[in-house]
Amino acid sequence: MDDVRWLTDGEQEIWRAYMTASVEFSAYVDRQLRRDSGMPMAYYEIMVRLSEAPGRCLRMSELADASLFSRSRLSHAVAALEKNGWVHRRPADADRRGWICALTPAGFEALAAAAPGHVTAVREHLFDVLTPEQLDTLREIGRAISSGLRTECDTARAEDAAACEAGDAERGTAAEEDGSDDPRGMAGAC
Amino acid sequence: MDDVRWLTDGEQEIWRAYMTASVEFSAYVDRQLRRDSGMPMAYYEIMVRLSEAPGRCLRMSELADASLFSRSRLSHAVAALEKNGWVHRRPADADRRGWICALTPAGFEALAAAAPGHVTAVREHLFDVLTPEQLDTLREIGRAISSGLRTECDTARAEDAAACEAGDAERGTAAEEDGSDDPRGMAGAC
DNA sequence: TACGTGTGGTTGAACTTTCAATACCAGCGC
DNA sequence: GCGCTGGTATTGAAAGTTCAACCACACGTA
Repeated sequence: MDDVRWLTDGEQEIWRAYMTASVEFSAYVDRQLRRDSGMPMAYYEIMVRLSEAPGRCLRMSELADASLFSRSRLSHAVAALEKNGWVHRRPADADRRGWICALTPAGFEALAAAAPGHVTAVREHLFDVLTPEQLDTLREIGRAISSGLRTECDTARAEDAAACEAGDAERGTAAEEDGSDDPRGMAGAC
Repeated sequence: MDDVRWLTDGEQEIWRAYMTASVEFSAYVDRQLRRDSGMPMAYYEIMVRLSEAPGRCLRMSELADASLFSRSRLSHAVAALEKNGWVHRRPADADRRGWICALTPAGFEALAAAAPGHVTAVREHLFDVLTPEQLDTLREIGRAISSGLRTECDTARAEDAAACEAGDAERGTAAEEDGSDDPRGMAGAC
């Protein structure tokens, strides 16, 4: 019970610095998106993932994994996006349990309109304030934390995740056309 | 309009690594707290701040600043904490606009019970997976981002924040006694 | 073919957060 | 004192998230 390895003062300092920055930064970015584009960051995230996918559409479960959403959260979020006309659901043709979520032209436009402000916010408050070395380290830190979370009890999950790689079927019915100029979806938009 | 400095592929990689880790990590920590202690991380955060304050109490506005909550969010959260009996509000005696929020003995106990699991989660998934050099850099990264966010339009705020340092009045009516053993509140508990 | 199990996805209720509006009080100028 | 301006805190409604069922279908097995 009392063999807890409490944080030292130095660790405490690191922890607070990290948490504070992380909370402040994401609050800033989220407010920027809500204010300037009327969408929370979570929706932006979903639409970016869709925009990068072949045909600008993904199965719900793939979209959930890509955007780190729980299935339930994604269902609700997609329902809201659909109400906005930014996204559209249709049944998957190979597996009758599944649904394909596709970005609509209006959704792509909304995303394209939101991206410049968002990217600018990220650049100014993340990339411009850190040195190249710090940025390198940040990438490594991110990787280390993420991979650390995929161990332990989750080991089981990690194991059968290895056997995974299918799922690229269906999706053929490509999203509605859209005379857009960006050949790679909205990649680069964060 | 098109002078947006889009992210390069390398920057994209850094951004994704950071965001992924940040989201996964905080989701993990939050779920750990909810599952094992029945409180969201936000509540834990509030109670830690209170536990560290002299007399284990703070004015609502000070608490909001300390925990990075908006005032409205804090009002709602404290209302919930109060319903749980973990916290208690009384009017500030010097300034009749203000309210003092105090940690109750039950609140302190709940915090003390939650801390070991939380600290362990943080240690195992943050401190144990990073090298000392990475941790040093993480602290600097945090500081750089936070201070970068306190410039620009917020410059005004930063200015009058300098003139601030009062606010240590009232608070005398110290929180209910509590035969606890930890002399420094719950500092070290993250 | 029928059954049991597991996956994909949705739903409703409870909870949390945001946003805008409100009430209340302090401090200042007159 | 009186009105003004600004700070402190709360409120209610709307939006978003979590949690625990739940339904429908796929797949393996008998």
